[in-house]
Amino acid sequence: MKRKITLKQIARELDVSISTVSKALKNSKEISADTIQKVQAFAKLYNYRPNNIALSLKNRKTNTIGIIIPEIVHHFFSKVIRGVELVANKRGYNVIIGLSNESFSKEVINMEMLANGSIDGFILSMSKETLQQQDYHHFNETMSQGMPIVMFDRVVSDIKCDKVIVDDFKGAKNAVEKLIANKCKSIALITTKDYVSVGKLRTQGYLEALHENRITPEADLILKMDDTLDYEVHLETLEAEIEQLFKSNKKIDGVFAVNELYALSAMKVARKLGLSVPNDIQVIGFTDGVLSKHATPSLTTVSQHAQQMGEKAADLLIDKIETEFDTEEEQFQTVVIPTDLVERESTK
Amino acid sequence: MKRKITLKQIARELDVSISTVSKALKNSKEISADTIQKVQAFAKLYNYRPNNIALSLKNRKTNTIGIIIPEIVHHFFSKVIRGVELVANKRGYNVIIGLSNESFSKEVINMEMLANGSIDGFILSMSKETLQQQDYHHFNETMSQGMPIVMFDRVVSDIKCDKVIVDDFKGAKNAVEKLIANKCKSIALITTKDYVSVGKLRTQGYLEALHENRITPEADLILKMDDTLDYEVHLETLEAEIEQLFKSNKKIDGVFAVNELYALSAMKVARKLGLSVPNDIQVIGFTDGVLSKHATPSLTTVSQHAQQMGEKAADLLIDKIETEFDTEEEQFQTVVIPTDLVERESTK
DNA sequence: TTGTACGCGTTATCAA
DNA sequence: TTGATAACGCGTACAA
Repeated sequence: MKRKITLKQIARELDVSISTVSKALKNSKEISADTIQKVQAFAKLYNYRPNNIALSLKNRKTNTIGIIIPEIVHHFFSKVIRGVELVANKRGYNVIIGLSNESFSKEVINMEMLANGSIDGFILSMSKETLQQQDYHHFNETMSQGMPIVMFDRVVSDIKCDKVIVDDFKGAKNAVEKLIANKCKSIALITTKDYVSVGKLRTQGYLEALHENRITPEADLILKMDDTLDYEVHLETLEAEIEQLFKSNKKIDGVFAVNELYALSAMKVARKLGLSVPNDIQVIGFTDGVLSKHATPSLTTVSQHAQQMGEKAADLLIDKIETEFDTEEEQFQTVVIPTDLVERESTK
Repeated sequence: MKRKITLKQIARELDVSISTVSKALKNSKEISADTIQKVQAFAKLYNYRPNNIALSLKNRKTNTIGIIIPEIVHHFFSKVIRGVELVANKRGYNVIIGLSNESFSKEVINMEMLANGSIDGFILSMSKETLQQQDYHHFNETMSQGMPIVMFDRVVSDIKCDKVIVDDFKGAKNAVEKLIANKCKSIALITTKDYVSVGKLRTQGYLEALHENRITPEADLILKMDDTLDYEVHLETLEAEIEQLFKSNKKIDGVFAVNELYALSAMKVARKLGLSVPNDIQVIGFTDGVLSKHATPSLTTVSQHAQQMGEKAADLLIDKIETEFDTEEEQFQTVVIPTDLVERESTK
């Protein structure tokens, strides 16, 4: 086992100074062709590579970005990561991940851990708990220390930073308009409680679409799930509630769900009740993941372009990291990624 | 914007030396209670935290582990990551990810990038290309530099390191035995080409189960897909081939597929041909992901316990990192995670 | 053309 | 009880 070789060792072996080695490796014209040749040959032989940590310390720059997400076993978030990683690598950065597991305290701990020199900036999506508690001190503290943050998907306007979001409102509105255009007269909404910003916006999009088409929204047709529960429990409750919804509103002929799972559950319950999708009920979900694509019938969804969000977030962050800090007032931008309606078999 | 505060700044402010500050913060009994109190108050006020990079340089230890996987938008791999992250965080480590995107060269580049001081060890699953080319020099070089590696899932015996795998052979055998016990007489296999070790082992498990039950394997019933193709193309080809398989072998009453997608496609084609699952054909897949759970009918699968694999891999790696290096011969272990057959609606 | 000295932030050792 | 110094590995301004 040969330890990684350092400049110092090369210098000692070749009986020159460390700085000579350093310069020779950079083809500095201060150094004689002879020495350069000798040093480079030796370095190549021993496969010399500069130590990243030493460089980071010296340059006060790690070339690493941190990404904090609530959950990784989730098609949307893993696609975002892929996008981040793609751009980051292309631009010479590594990506370090932290999972908050939807917990406020884990989010804080993870951020503090990484903020102490490990990374140059954050890309993050807030945990549900943070959204509920509305405690954003850790974000503000991090930024006040000069560490840039780019938020995506789950954002709040209280925090001043770059953001990448999808147009949840418009995406939802388009989806519901599609159902209306497809002759749905009684459209149910399956959504989350309002503290998750995206759920709220999608709900508003639903309402707006109804409003513009002069359809009076009915409280009976709106199902707001509490998604802080344990997954399994949630799923069971969900199906029971949807069944209840369908049974007590037999006229329902369209469903808009704010995520994939809710949409799938709606289709499952419909099937159980002997209703055909899309003939009796048409269904549209949000978030274009694997489930939608491979469901039976395959699910029409609002695609969020998760990878593109990740790419954009990474570009924004790295731009900010690499931009010279003019003391002038900082400008933050919010990039809105357009959604697409991916039509499949669950709508006509 | 206040930059992160350092020992040096605290020392200057309080008019003491850097080392006094350092010791005071550690409650060293060399320092007077008075000074300790003063320093700690000041440090707390300015929220002092030691710089990780400086510590890494000093200790020649980063407390970070690197994970290299072929793809992150994949339920299995993201679950492994979750497991790794869970254990790593618990034991005081960060996780940095690298995606090979199934490419040999990206795998090499990513590893070199991280091996230069950024991390203390690797957890990785090989890219398909690496498996095909059988070029493992980057793994061996990394290890010869004293950087430990733990491989999971896609491994080869040529490389001497710790490994975490599932018993692909036995998992497959159990699955096929289940089909046989369920009275299937003609069981098809949908698998990948042999260079991916897991595909090969699962195929062997299938053959062994047949053998032990005195069923003669038929080449006609075995479909080997080339999974190096583009995803969309692959999917189309896959379904076409399965359809062909079913049409030319009407007696098929059971299918074992080496992954979720193949199994799902089999069910889809069966439905298209008017065959009922599980009444006409029973289907079992490998890899227990979201698709299996939410498919219609839900899919019986061999569960790999991906998260557990990640946890185990992380424990193995950190153990190795933290163990004092007795010069004695190194011992490597291969941990086999048992599989479970998760029975759902696609079998009787 | 080469070498010395310094600094990045920290800790450990030894001197005062 | 406190402080100076060296070291981790690197790059660079400056001196030789």
